[in-house]
Amino acid sequence: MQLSNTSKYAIRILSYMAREDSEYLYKSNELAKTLNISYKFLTKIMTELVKGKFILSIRGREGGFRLNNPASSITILDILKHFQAFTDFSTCILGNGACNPHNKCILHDKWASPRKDIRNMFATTTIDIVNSEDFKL
Amino acid sequence: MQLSNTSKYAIRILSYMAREDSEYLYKSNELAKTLNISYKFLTKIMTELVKGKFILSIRGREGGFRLNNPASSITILDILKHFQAFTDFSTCILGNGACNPHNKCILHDKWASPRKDIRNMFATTTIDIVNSEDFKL
DNA sequence: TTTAATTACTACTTTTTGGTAGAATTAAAA
DNA sequence: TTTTAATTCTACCAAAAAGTAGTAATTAAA
Repeated sequence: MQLSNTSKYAIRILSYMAREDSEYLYKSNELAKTLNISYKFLTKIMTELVKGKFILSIRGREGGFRLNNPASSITILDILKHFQAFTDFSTCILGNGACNPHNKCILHDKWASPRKDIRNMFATTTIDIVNSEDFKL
Repeated sequence: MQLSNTSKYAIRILSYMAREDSEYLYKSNELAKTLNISYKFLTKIMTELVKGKFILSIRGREGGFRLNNPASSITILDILKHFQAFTDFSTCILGNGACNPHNKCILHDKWASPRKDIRNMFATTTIDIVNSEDFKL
């Protein structure tokens, strides 16, 4: 009942990158230090974020990364989906084949409402939330 | 954002065992077949369930397993906790150290309410739910 | 007392996730 | 044109989770 490290890091990285204006180029080195993520693992995730079109990269000296879209348009759900961290709606929480109202696992009905709420929360929270209040990195 | 296979199996096994009256002894063989879980993996989980006092075992010929307590007293949360599938309340969803109102991750406030609802759902759902309606195994 | 049916134990293999190492590539600056 | 600071790629290593194999221990029935 928790997110993978990769998803967690991705959320923290992207929301941190929502702080500066869109011109600023974040370096892997800076990100790794301030977010306290191993440099090597971070660069792996950065590459994945580039492939997922969340960020764009400028290679070479003076290069770096910046968001590819306005922070207010990137939801937590977008990120989780990319890292397959939020299973789609046909798969139920007990994961015993697809659930439907006529053939449901014992938690099917109980899980429906919380699931909807979580999804909704993830879908309406964007990474620029960092600019509205004080958060730890 | 999902449960481990082991937790899922444990929930399915225990709720299946809530069907028959308390005298009946379930054999690993029967459980593995009806629940479609590999026999070897199932017996591993059964051993764990015995250690966790969820079930008791009768060894030897004509042996088997039965619930150790009334099905109506065993909650899904009990099971998840035993398999460490529900992290405790001090750890936040981004898992970046302990969160508190003065030092919180960006999802701290957003996650609070859904988390409470899920926990509540797990805490109030007992494995005898299978006896109130038709569910798949 | 032997046999068959059952759980329990120990150890291994496989798969997934998390993480690391090192070299290749790029492009600005010197 | 060389150096330097950055991303990218390929490959590996480690830890945890999932799953398998074989055998020992137990007990009732034959």
